[in-house]
Amino acid sequence: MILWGLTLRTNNPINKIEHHYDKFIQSCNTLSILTQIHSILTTTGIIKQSVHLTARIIIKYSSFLHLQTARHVFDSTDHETSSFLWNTMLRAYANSGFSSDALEFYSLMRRSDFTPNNYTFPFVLKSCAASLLITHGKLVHSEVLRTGFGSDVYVEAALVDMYAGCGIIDDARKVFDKMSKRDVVCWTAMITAYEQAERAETALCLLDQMQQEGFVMDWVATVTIASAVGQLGDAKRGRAVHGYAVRHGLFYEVPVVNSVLAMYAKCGEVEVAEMIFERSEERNVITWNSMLTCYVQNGLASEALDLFERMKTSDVNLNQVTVLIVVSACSYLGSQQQAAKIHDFIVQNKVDINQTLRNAIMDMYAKCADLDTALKMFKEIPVNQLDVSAWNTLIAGYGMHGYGKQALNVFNQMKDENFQPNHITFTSVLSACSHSGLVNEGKKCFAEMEIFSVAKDPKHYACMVDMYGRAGLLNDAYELIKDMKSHANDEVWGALLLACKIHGNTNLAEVAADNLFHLEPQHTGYYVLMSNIYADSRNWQEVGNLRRDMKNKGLRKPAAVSLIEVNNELYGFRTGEDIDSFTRNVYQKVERVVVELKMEGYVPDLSCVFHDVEDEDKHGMLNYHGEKLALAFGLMNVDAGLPIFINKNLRVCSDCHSVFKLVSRVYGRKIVVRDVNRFHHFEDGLCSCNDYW
DNA sequence: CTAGGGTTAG
Repeated sequence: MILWGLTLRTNNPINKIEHHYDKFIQSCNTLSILTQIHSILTTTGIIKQSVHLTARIIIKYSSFLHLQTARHVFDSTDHETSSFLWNTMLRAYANSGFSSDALEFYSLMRRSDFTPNNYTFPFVLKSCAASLLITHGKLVHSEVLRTGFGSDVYVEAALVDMYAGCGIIDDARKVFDKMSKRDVVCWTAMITAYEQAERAETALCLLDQMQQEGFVMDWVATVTIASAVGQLGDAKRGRAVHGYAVRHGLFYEVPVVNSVLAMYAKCGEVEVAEMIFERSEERNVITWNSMLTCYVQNGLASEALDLFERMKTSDVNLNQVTVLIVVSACSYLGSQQQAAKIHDFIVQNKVDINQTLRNAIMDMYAKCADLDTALKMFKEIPVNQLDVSAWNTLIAGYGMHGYGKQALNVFNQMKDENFQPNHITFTSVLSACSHSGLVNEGKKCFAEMEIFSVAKDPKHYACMVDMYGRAGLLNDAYELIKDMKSHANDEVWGALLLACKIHGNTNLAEVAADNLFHLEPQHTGYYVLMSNIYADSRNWQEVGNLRRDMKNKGLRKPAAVSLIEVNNELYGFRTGEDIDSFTRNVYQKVERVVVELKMEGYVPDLSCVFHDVEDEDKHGMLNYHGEKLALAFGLMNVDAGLPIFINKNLRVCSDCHSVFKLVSRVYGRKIVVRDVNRFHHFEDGLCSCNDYW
């Protein structure tokens, strides 16, 4: 082997050999080569003579996550004499994620004669932050002060980071404010702290101050700022950050490209993100993942799945995050065929399935109308891996399919097995109760939150309002909102508005809408809902006013899309789609179905057409609702005996709902419809939601 | 020729 050539020349002075080996170790990228180099260094005795190479070997082993070997190397040296090696070993633990080992090692250092120095503290502090051990961190902080390293920039920056990492941002700020000298790194650390705490505005203010003091953003700072702007979803500021990166020659650092891409994604600028992605010369997994996420966040799930196919044939290595994103894309899409394909991919490629991923997969099956597979997965979870979120996923799964009783059973079982329900558990349980009209049970659960000391957040209130609202208890719903005082947010008012729609209460609806337009002036859905309520009461004037209002604000009603999967192919239908050779048959089928249903007593519910038009036109518009087209297409193409599964991006209208019920009886078909909120299982003329949605 | 801030997902 090439390495032997070097060792033969042992008469070379040690520093020359040291230099050669140093290069070898640094460039070595497999564990087996490292092991070979290591054994050569040992047998030739070179390692004994070079502290520097020993350190290199330790760090390199740790980069392959072989901490035990690294430790073994450390133990076989005369480390007592070298604080450098102590620090190196500590660094090996701290920088490869073995933070508890790092802390243990640090206490060993303290018990030895070793005195910590300015190199030691950053590693220790990093490990404290990583293990969220704030008490430990504070102890180290006092040690820093006692040993006189309190004004070392490196140590101070690490302190800022430690407090921020433990979530105590005020203490981080205290350390930061006391610093006598600051550089870009500690400014960035402090800015990042605010960004991570979702205080993007504060982060940007601090950036201003940093620039006023004459510091220039480097690429790391740019990455953080891009994330902060992404949080705000402010496309204008986004473009400014992008421009800065380009002007300062930072746009070739892959992390900068990635964070700018993710930033545009969060600002809804899909085309810009796509352009950046396509033009980027260097891409890593994160670049791909960011683009996938961009599609998912902007409701383009099938584009995400297409990109995933492209990714498979590229040379990047997919990781667990990739799979997580793709699974969530499939959850949105509701495609059973894609779900099976992705799960298969995960198994084939031996992707590590941890709790998070498993729950995501269970959720995906539930949202693809395959609750059975989700249940099966739950049952197969090894006992030691069963956690609260798995229970939560199961409860939510039952809930969204309208099985409120089963959801409650699971909730009870979970408590029996001594799992502590958390805030997500209660959201799932309450929404399950709400979907099934289990008002009393829901009230009980709501009260139970205090027993488990789970704080009630607006989400829980929204479930309760929804539950009261659907059950027609509009006053109870309204009273509950009043109890919340200023904490009432758009979710709760939105739930009330929906309830007003179901029960035709225009007056209360106006109260809710007033609050909503104030809280979320850009949210299209609330305008549409309110205008539908006016349309229900035939108040065409107000409908017109709202339309105009929306137009002035540049808001457009999102297009209703219904998806149906036939023979492993996904078909989409929009309401009022243009007639072409493909859709003509489908339209004709709808007409025939409607004629047949009318003989069975179907009376079209014209209130579901929200335009002030002649009744004759209304019939046409009603029949051309996307979900009816999809249903007709399903009747024509899905084998009798198989259920028809339709996925809709908005709420189902009541006319379509009654048509679906009738079809399930007259044609003897099982139909499953997923809308934005829940599943409807139609069978024998009935729906699992008990007409309650 | 030891050290500090960084991108996706949850």
